[in-house]
Amino acid sequence: MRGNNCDRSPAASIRDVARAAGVSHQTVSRVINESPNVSGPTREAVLATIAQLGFRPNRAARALAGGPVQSVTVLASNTSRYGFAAALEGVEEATREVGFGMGFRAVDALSPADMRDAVEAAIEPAGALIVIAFDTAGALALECVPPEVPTVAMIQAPAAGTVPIRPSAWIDEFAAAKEATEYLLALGHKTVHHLAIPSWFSAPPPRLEGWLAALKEAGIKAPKAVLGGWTSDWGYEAGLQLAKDPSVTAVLCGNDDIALGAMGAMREAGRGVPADVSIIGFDDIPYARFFSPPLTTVRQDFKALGKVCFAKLLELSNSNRTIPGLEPPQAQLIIRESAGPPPEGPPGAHAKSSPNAGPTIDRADTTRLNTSD
Amino acid sequence: MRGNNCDRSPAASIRDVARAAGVSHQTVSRVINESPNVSGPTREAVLATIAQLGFRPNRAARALAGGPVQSVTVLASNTSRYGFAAALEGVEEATREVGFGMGFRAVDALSPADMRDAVEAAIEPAGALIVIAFDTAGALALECVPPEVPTVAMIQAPAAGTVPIRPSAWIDEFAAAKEATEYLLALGHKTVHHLAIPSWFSAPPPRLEGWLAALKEAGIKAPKAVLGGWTSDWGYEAGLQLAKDPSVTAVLCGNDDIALGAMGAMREAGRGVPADVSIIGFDDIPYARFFSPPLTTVRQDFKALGKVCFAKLLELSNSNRTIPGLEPPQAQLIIRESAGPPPEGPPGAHAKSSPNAGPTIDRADTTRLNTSD
DNA sequence: CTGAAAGCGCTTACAG
DNA sequence: CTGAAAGCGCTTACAG
Repeated sequence: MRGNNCDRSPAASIRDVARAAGVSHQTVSRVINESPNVSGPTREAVLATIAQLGFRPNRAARALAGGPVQSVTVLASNTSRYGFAAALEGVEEATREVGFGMGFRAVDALSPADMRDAVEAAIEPAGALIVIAFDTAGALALECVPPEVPTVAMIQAPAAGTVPIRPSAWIDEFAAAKEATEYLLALGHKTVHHLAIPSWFSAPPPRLEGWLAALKEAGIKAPKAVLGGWTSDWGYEAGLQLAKDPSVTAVLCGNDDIALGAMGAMREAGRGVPADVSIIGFDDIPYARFFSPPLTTVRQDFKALGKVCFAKLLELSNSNRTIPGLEPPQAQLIIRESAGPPPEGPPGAHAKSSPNAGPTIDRADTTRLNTSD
Repeated sequence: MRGNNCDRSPAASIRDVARAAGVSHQTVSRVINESPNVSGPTREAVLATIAQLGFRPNRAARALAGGPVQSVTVLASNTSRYGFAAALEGVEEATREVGFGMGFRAVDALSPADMRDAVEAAIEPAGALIVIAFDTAGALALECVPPEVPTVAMIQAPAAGTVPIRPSAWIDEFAAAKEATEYLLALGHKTVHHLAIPSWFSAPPPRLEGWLAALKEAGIKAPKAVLGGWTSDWGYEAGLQLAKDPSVTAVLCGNDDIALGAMGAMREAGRGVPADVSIIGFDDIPYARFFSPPLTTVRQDFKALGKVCFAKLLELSNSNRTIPGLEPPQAQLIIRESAGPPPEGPPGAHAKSSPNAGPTIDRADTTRLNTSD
C-alpha cells in the first residue's frame, strides 16, 4: 500500500532494462550516458523501460568500469564553522541536481606526511575533489592532491599577481574589506583597527589587505593588525587587549565569531558598542542579526560559492554537461547597529547619511531589533 | 622530492600485491578482510607487500563484488544547524577511523513521494545509512528507507512506551529538560514557560515533556507551551508575545537559537535578562557563552551521538568489527548568566546556592564573561 | 590454510 | 546506429 514502484525486486540492472526493451545492454549504457549514437525511437523505448523498472545505474559499477566521474568528495578542516558548512551545503545541492554522489572527509591538524596519506585515502578511484582551502589545513590538503585527480579549490584568494595552481573559486574579500573599512572611516573614525583571521598560505589574508588598502588610500598609517584566530575565544582575548587602548574606536573583525568575542570583551572593559567602539564582522552568520547589538557585517554567500566550485568541476571533468553559474557571489556590506560614529561625535553630517552607501549596501533588516542598551 | 611512496604508478591492485607476495589474489583478499583462514607468515608477507606497494583496496570494486559495507551515507535536512553539523562531524570521524567512506545527502521539504525517490537515490548498492531524524523531514526520510538497508537513526526519543522501528540513538532530553525546569523553579520562579521546538513524529518533543513533568511534579499547572520553530526568528516572534505577559519570569527554550531570539525580544520589550526574565536554552552552541548575557543552557554532545550511531551501525552490519562507545552521551546543564531569581527576589536562600546542582551541573565557565547591563 | 572459477554492473573499444 | 567481447578490482562460494 505504499504507492509507486516501491515493492522493488533486487533492483534492476542494465541487462534487465535491455531485455525488457529488446535491445543490447550497451545500448542502454549509451542512453544513460547520453551518447548521441542512439536513434530517437530506441532512446524513447529505453527511457520508458528505465522509468518503468525504476532502474538506477550502479555508481560503483560505473566507477569500476572507467565511466565518467559521478561523485565528489569534499575535503575540509571542519564542518561546523559557518563558511564551511554553508559551502558544503552548496556543493551538496549542486551534486544532487545532476545525480552525483557527495562524500566528505575532514582533514585537520595533520603533519604533511599524514596529510598526504589522508588525502590519498579520501580519493575514490573515479572520484573528483573539492578542497575547502580557506585555512592552513585545507591549503596543505590541496598541495597533497595528486595532479591527475580532478580538483577544484575554494580559496581566500589567489596569491598576489599569480594564477592559482588548481582551478579555484573565491569571493572578492579584498574589495569587501576595503569597503567596510571605508564605511568606518566615513563614519568619522580617525583610524580602523583589525582583528585578522590567520594568514593563508604564506600571504596575508585578503581581508587584511583590503583593510590596509583602504587606510593607505585615506592617507592613514595603519595600526598594527592583530593576527591569529578564527574563534570567539580568540576574538575575546584580542578584544581585551584592544580595549585598553583608548584610541581604538573602530574594529574590523576577520569574521563574525571574532566580532562576537570582541564585543563581549569591549562590554566587559566598560566600552559600549557602538557608543564607544564600532565593530564590524565578516560573513554574516545567521546569528549575527540577533547579536546585541545586531552586527554590522560583510555577507558572504558560501553556499553559492560551493555551487560555483562544483560547476567548475563539471566543466573540468570529461563530462559533457556543464551547469551555469560560474560567477562567484559578491560580498555585501550589511549595515546593522554595531558600527556608528566615534564617541567624539561625527565630524559633519556623515554619520546620519550612511556614507559610502554603494549599491552593495543593504539596509533591509537594519531596524529588525533594537537594543535597550 | 616528495618523500614516501608518492610517485605512484597507476595504483596497485590486489593482483599486483598477490604477484609481488607470491600468493594468489584470494589470499590477499582474505588478508585485507581479516579472515582468520590465513597462516601467520603468509599474512605477514602480504601485509608487508601491501605497505610497500601502497595498496589501497578499491571501494567501488568491493561494493560491486558484494563485500561488506564500507561506506555510510548520512541523510539529514540540513548541514548548518549546530546539532546536525556536529553529528555529521562525529560520524565522519568515526568512519574515518575504520576506513569507511562517508557521504551526505540533504532531504528537506519533500513530499512523501519525492522523499521516497530522494532516499532511494541516496542509497549506494552496498552502503548503509545514518538518518538524522530530529525533525519532520528526517523522520519522513527514515520511514522511506527500504527495510533491507542497514540503517541507524538519530532521534529525539523513541515514541512513548515503544521500541523504535530502527536501531536508534538519542540523548535523554526528557531528563535534561526536567532538570533545567527544576533549576528555574528552585531559583524561585512561580512557573516556567516554554518555547518548544516542533513536534517530532506525532508526539510532543521530549524537551517539552520533561518541562511538563517538572511542573507537574511541583504541583504547578503548566502554562500553554508555544510550539513551532527552530530558528532565532521564530524565537524572537514568540518571545515578543511572551514579553507582553508580566507573569512570565522564566522561559525554557527548545534550543539556543530560539533562546537568542527570545532574549532579543525581551530586551526590545524592555525586560532585562535575567533581571526580569530568566532564559535557558538547549544545545550549548559554541556561541552561547558569548551571548549577552552568556546563556545558561543544556549542553548536548551531538558529535558523540554521531559516533554512537556509527558504532551501532558497525555492530549491526555483517562486519566482524565493533567499536566501543555505544552509550549515548549525557546532557548537562551549563549554568551561565541568563537565568537568575525572579524580579521579586528569591523566596529564601535558594538562588544563591545553585539549587538542584547535581553532578551534571558544570559551573566551569560561569564567570567567563560579565555583561555591563 | 590456499588457489582456480565465476560474477558483481557497468564501461570502454571493436566489429558490423 | 547497434551488438558481441573483454575487463575494471574485488568478492563470494567451491575445490583441494
